Amino acid sequence: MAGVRDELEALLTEAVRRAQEGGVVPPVAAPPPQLERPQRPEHGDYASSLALRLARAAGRGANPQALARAIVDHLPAHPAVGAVEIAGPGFINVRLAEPWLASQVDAIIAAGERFGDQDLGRGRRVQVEFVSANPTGPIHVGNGRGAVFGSTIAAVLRAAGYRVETEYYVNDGGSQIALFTATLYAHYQRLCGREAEPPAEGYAGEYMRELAARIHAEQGAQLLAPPGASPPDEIGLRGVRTLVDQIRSDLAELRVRYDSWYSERSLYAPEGRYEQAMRLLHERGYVTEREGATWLASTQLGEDKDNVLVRRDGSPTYFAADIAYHYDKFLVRGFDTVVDIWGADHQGHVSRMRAAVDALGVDPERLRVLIYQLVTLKRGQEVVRLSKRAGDIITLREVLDEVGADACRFFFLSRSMDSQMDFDLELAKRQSNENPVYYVQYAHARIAGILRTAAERGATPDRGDVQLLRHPAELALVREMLTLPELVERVTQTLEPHLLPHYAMELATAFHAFYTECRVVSEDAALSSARLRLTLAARIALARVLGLMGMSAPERM
RNA sequence: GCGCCCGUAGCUCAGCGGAUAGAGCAUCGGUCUUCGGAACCGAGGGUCGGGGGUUCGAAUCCCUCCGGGCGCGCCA
Repeated sequence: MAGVRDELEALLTEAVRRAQEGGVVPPVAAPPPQLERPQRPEHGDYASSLALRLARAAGRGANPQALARAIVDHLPAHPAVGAVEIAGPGFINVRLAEPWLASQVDAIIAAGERFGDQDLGRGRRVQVEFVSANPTGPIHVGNGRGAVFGSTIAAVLRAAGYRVETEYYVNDGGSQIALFTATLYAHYQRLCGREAEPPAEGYAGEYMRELAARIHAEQGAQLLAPPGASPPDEIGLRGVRTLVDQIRSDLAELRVRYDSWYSERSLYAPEGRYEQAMRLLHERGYVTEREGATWLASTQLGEDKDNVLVRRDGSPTYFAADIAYHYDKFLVRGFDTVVDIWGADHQGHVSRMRAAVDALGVDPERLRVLIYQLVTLKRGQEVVRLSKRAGDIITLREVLDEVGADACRFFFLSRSMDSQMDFDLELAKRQSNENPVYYVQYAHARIAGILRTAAERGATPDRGDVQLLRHPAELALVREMLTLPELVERVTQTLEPHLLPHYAMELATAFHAFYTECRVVSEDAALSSARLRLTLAARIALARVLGLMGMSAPERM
């Protein structure tokens, strides 16, 4: 099912064309119809300021109201269109036809689980990479926010007809891993009875001691290197492997799963992506040598400064690795679009990464980097500090154990990425009407309850005539359901998943209002069947939004 | 100092250049002998941080100031 709005916009565009052919509208380039949903019901279901914008394009003397009249007069007929009015300075207000609205209930039931699907992607391939936190410790609430955004965006893009792959980039190389290995090895040596001091700037958490103990329990002292020798890679590898497993299971708890996990180390294989990417940059003339280091000449691409690719000591920077990684995404695996989701602390990395992609000869428009602002954890009024010091870390796992995946996802989703958010543990776990999470899920459970009751009483949605649905609350519910395809389209374009929880609330409200106004199962068998069909459709729509958000749709609560 | 983000109701937040700026919670007042009351209806509550500008029209775009967050590494 395509969205109604798209169809109406096409009608308006056609109307302008016809009116221009007829000479009643000046032959200027017509602005897009841009139908919006008016705040006030008397302005109809959809409104367009097309005539106002057209008047501006047509220049002085053009009368918006007259243009609106001309457009409306040339509007092709369509079963969805009820009344069309011209209002105010020249708005065109469209009211949907009630028989058509009612008929959409059957269309939604026919679409079933696929209701809301669009064909915007036309099979194009998109990669969504998110979280990708260093495997040097457990992931925290901030990472959880990225995980929820990423997995939800992936779900929406899938619904929009893209071939989506989700990926976690495992930073298992580089200087942070060296530091991690050194810290872990120090603990390990102590367990083996050797004196050792963890690096002063090393990883301080208690989990490091536990990791060392685990490795010691499994391997005894056999990983010990000669005194004074550098920490063995094996120690770091084992630590990383364990932490990646933990990260994987913590994220699974949040209902986040990945299609693939990509190792940074693998970039450095002989003749691997790193070498290939660097060679390409050389060939394209974007590499310079200076002060003993190798630089990407990003100033040639409009950046404020150049960036180091290879340090004076010969080791590649994180930036260089990331370039090789994106070389693989675009030039080897051939994704049409890549979405990277990073925390606000990576803001500075955005523009140089875009420049690097440009340097690789890839249109930077194909890289969409989303930055989300950081999370403040609260317990009621009290701010829970997220210091990196040991003991102060609140892990994602702890939050999940406390509030559950559904509430966690809903809370993270309801704020836009651009706003710093407070995550109130107390509010999130409160199972009451103060909590919007349950408001939405309750609507679904309530529907399931009604359908159970109906079955017990022998009422059935089969052969119900949806044209009996005439009550304002019934039609309001249908209107609300019909905006789901539009929502999928909008989130696909804007990549702003916070629109989903807001829509879910409105849909639930429309259902609760219908339930209060209209008795579903009654003595009137025909009406009961029709309303059961509406109820069934509402369940489909609610389950779909909940599904897109990665939330459960409970039969009972 | 420079860059990015934010500032909207008591609180947490929506608001796609358009019509009288919305929701949830909180507060106050109502609804229900029947399908799930974790519900429904209503009320109060706003200098959209301040000031300029563009526009027929600005919470939205531009400039500037104030306040807050995050960056500005041969860290990741």
